[in-house]
Amino acid sequence: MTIINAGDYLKKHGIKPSLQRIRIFEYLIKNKNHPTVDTIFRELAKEIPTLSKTTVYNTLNLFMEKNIVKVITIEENETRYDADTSLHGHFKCTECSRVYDFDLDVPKFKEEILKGFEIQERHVYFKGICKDCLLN
Amino acid sequence: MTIINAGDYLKKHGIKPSLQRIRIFEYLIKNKNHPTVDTIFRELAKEIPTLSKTTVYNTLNLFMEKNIVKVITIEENETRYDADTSLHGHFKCTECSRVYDFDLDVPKFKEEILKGFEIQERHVYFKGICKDCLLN
DNA sequence: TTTTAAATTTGTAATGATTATATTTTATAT
DNA sequence: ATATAAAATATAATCATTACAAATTTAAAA
Repeated sequence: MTIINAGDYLKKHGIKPSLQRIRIFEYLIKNKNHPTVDTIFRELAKEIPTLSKTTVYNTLNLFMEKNIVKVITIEENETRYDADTSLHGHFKCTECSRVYDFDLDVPKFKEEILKGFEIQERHVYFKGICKDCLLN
Repeated sequence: MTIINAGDYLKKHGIKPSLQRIRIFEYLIKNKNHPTVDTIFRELAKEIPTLSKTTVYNTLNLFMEKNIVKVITIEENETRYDADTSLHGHFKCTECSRVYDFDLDVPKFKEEILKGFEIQERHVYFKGICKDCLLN
């Protein structure tokens, strides 16, 4: 995903590009580490001292309505966000708790059982120990 | 999964089969509807009036440690439990909020990117509208 | 440019699921 | 029967998220 200008991208999706919204969206596309609300808040509060956590929540919920971000629910009570809305899998390392992306082939599911169902979202995530942690 | 006797099954997995534990496990294998803690609690409280929600939590956490149930995290803040520990996918209907099972082929993932990673769990879930809800 | 209205952000309080802790009950062993 | 350990329970604490109201900013109109 190559987004030249976050503001334009937001506008294109019907979102008024306020400073907070631009910064939050930029944070998501620059840091592909699938951050939690708390991480986003702590990082951005450094440059926007008046930032409120409620704003981060509101903004992410707005982004989700407009379909420019997706939620990643791997762990209960640890909601993460992803600005890459294309279909891909996530691998969460239980050691370092990093979340990695990996490719997926859409038709590689056995979906005959779901004939007649309207599939709107596909989510795949694995858990285990990443290469890095295995080597150390 | 054909479990003749819940008590024996628990014992076999190193869990002392108390009344509460047996009932909770039986509930999971009889009702393959992937219930939430609240559902389990409300249903079983009918036959075990002294049942505490804490016990349901404790028991499910114990079951998870012993690997006889799995968590299904589709929605944040709606943790569901499944006594079928084999690999399969889940489809959650956003209309009726039912959760359906569907088969999955293990090797049908493109996992080359995860070479050198130790994969311990694989989760797949879809969201959309089920056949039933589409027809009505 | 001033005024007014609407949208956005913010702070605080409320909610709800889960966990922590202490007490009570039940089971087990001596 | 008594002592000890395990399990269940009730209550309080925690934490992420949402609700709500007030303050601020932005946009629009006069």
